[in-house]
Amino acid sequence: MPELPEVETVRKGLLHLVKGKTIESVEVRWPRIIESPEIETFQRNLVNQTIEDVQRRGKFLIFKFTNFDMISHLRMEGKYDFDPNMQDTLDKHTHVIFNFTDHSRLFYNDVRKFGRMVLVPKDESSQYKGIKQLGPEPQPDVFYLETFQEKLKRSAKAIKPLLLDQKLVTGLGNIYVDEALWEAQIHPETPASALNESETTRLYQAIIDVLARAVEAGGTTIRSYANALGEAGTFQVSLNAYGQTDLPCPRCHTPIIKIKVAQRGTHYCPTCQKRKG
DNA sequence: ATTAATCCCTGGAGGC
DNA sequence: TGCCTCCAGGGATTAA
Repeated sequence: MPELPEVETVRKGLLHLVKGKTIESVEVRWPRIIESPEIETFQRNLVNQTIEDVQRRGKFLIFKFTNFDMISHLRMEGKYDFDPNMQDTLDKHTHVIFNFTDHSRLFYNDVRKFGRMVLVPKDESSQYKGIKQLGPEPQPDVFYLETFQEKLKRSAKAIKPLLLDQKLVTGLGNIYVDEALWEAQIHPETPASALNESETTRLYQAIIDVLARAVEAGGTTIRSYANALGEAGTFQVSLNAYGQTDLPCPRCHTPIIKIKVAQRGTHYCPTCQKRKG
């Protein structure tokens, strides 16, 4: 499940492979992947467009074309595969194919079909609703402790779902939110407003640190897929809570337990992460 | 306004 | 072996 570190890893891989490539044609095999504009417009607008850059905002990839921005969200299982010279074969999960003028291709594969793409005029990706509503990137130069604490103070919502909705800070998904809460020693169901200053400070630092370390490791690989960009990450060996059910907490050796919080599987240490509020 | 539930999707795992 | 149910979950949408 790509979260910020995995999307960043995909971005770097894609940039290296497709920068400078020009689109000859686009095939769409599962129309719902294209959120807007209409499929025919999406395809027609991309012809003769050159990829100048591949950027990222939160978990969204942004392909910078000559005259358009293409926003792509991988959701759960979306991935890009690059085929340098017409060697690879499509499978039933290949939903969009970008054919380049040099006869290389980029496949968008997505088992669950949750991923979405949007094409907007050049430099207007920041106006796209899904991106416009995002909170800051999890870096200290744009994500401020005081603002974070003020917002937490004003919400009665449980801390985990609050961190998942991308408005306070963007980039956390189910894996890294469990990791950040473990690191900060906070119970995932704690009402945000019940956290004291010491806890919110630890949480702020944990969010920044966990995501930075995961980016450094190239993300987390839960399942491996051959030839899939961004699937070579090694952060899975550093997980302390996520997916560690019944294994000893690395800090206190109490078995990690798993519960449901806001419909999400949630892993935490019942000793280190005491419930409060 | 905020917060919770529902939906989109498929494959893999486990029960019987 | 085969059929069934459950589970994985990001974010848009709908409901309360």
